[in-house]
Amino acid sequence: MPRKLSALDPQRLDNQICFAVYSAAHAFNRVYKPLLDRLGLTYPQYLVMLVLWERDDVPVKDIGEKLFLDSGTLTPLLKRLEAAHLVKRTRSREDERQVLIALTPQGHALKEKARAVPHSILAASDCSVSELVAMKDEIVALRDRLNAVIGE
Amino acid sequence: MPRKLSALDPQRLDNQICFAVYSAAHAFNRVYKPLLDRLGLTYPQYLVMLVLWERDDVPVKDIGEKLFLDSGTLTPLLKRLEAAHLVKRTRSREDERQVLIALTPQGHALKEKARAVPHSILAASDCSVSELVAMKDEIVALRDRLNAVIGE
DNA sequence: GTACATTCAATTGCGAACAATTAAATGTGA
DNA sequence: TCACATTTAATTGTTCGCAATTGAATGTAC
Repeated sequence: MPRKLSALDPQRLDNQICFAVYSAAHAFNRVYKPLLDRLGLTYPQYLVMLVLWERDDVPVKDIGEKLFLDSGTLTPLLKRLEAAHLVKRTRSREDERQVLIALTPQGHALKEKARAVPHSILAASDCSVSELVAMKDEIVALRDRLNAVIGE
Repeated sequence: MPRKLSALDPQRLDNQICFAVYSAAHAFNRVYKPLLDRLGLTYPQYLVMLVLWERDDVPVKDIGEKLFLDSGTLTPLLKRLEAAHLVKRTRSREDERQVLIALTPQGHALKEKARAVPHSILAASDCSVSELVAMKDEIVALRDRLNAVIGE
């Protein structure tokens, strides 16, 4: 294959949208790191807290469905959040298979400390809100099409 | 805050582009998994192979710069590729700090077996090539702006 | 009401990802 | 030359992410 056609070679790293997404996710992670260190959270832990700040006292499964994560990831993560006194884990009385995750007062309070985080990310993105919203919607649509394929 | 303004709440999970990127990366990973299982590769290993298929016999550092990964990730990964007889690791004679990564014949041969992978991903994306290229360019530009902030 | 299947969380094991440190090789300045 | 800084890969330790399995609770069919 001639070199001038490399821009069309689907087997080239730089032509793959998945690598763009993969490397952008890591770049976001690196920007978040210093911000979340101050809150004592990792990025996946921050995602769980975002879910709980919207709605509290939910089973592990609900958190997993929103974040596309399973119990193998969430169980140890939630135990670390419990060890940090941010959440409480209790078996549901109605259905003893479920473990309900509730925020502690410290967990609720952390929401205020985290309020500045999205603005810092927006600044680092160096991009207008409307552009970011448009990109976000495109990426979510792509993600949902990919997830639809997985479920056959 | 009234519920009708939730679409503007920057602290809501669904309003965050980083979660869109994060969850899209995982969705890609799940689509790749069955395809790469047949090649005996994980997705990060596949990325390293893409780099090597473009240019062979390069130091670990070069691979790290292209993939935004450090030696803590690459050293064990490359050892697994070596154990699978896909690459060879040799100290450079000119600069003994460097370890050069070269493809074995099996490593070269795997490129042909991997040729169908990008097409399968394109099909799963359920999207035109031109749309994907446009999205890819936007995401890469965003990633590069984020990485620029990290380097201050 | 007793088999059977399903659901849910936890567990185990493996492969990333990264911070922090170490050690060796190389480069630089006095 | 010698002291010092820089570069490069490897190592250690922690946290994700997921496949596969386990075990307990619940639901369903007969």
